[in-house]
Amino acid sequence: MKAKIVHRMATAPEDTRDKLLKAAIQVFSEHGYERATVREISRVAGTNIALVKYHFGDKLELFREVVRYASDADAKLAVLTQARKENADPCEALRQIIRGALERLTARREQTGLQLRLMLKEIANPSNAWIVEIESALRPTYDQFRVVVGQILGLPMGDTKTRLCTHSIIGQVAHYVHARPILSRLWPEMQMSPAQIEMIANHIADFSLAYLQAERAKIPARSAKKVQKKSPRKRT
Amino acid sequence: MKAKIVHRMATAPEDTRDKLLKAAIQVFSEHGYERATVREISRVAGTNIALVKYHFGDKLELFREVVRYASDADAKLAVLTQARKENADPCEALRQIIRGALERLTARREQTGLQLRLMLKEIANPSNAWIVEIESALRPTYDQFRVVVGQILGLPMGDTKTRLCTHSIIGQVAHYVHARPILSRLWPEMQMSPAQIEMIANHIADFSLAYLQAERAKIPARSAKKVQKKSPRKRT
DNA sequence: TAAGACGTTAAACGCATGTTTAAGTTAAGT
DNA sequence: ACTTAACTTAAACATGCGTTTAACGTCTTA
Repeated sequence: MKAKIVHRMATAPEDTRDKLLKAAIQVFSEHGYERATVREISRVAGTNIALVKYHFGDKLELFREVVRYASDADAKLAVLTQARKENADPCEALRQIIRGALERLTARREQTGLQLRLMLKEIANPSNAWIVEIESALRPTYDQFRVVVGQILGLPMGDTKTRLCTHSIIGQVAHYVHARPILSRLWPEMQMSPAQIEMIANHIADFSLAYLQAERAKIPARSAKKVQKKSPRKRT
Repeated sequence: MKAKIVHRMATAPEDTRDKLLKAAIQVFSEHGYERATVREISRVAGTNIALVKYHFGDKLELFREVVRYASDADAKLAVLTQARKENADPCEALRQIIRGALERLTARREQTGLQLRLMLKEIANPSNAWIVEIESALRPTYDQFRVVVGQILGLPMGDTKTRLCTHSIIGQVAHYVHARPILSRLWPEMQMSPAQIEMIANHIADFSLAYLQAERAKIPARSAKKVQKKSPRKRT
């Protein structure tokens, strides 16, 4: 009837779903699941609110889809594998992984790292509803990281010490992301500039490698042999 | 008119404020500021909802009061000072501090540690509204902790390396609290039992001391002089 | 062209939240 | 006894949320 409503069908139908998905990644990673609202997601996507229900059912399904979508085309695993391929020395690979993760996690406006930031945000505020999706999205990265740490230690990835060290490293990196706001108050000189990010990354690498390499040296059978991954036979 | 409403004035007037405060500590530290509701706080306290407004003004002022109240009568600083007094060796003090913090932070039903848990929960989800209170509540612990780390390193508490190492340790401890739910899925054997808590604490101490002691040894001028605070000299 | 599926829209619904109100009860002061 | 202030109560209010509705436009198909 009234022609004042302008409809634009110029975009393909599937575009709306994608726009919502990308907007959801941004909003979810910025505010977390609870604080994020479907209204803001719709606003960022430039679509109607009801389309969340139409395309995804409800907010929770949209979030689940975001987690799957994010972990699919993600660079998380790529960073890890790339770092491992580029560096024969697992210590250097570790250093590169730490720097890459820290850069992505602290990058504000970048699309890169949104997925990791999203995970980190939700890890602290878990819910039984989506913890399964979070786990399956995190699992590959966690396992690959354990392999790298295990290589340095000369221990299998399932070893308790390997896991403890892995979490020690993850915890250090995550801390600078979690505590960033209060950190800038307790330590005003720390502005998280690119140069400072690199300094932090190198510190975390040095800090961690001090223990890792010392422990490797303690294991006589592996100290000079099984550091590398590509050697034919693995353990003890 | 109708006498079916039973009023109990048995409790002193100030008791209600205290009950609300204690209930608020519990609820806030369990769910965080946003998820916590004044209805649940009132229910836990056994008081009326409107009393939050009467005694504190609104939810935010109640939270601010909780942070101040928690940091006042808190054992956070006591643990630090006690650990430092009991141990002439700052390395042992560090180990004790780590274990104490981890035990408090993971204790579920204890009143002890609620304050620290509250801080940790809010650090990840900051807001300009209460970041000032959080900072002043955290500052003493942060500074004292830096002193201990600085003693081990043989560096002043303001040194960049001291700060980086302090955050490396804090990050490791905080990680096991933040990531606890997803951790139990990625590492099912980790149930956070008291024995495992102690194992983790010792690992974090060993992991951190490997770097701290190696760095102390690198500083020639202080490696044999300024390590200790009380005893005149200390070993490399 | 007619019909139906698909996509979109504005508006409203139901609910939980923080907040406020107006009345009520108790204790102390005079 | 009367007044006043402090404290408490049940109920309502205003808001923002996720969700739903009913109508409408657009495209495909027969």
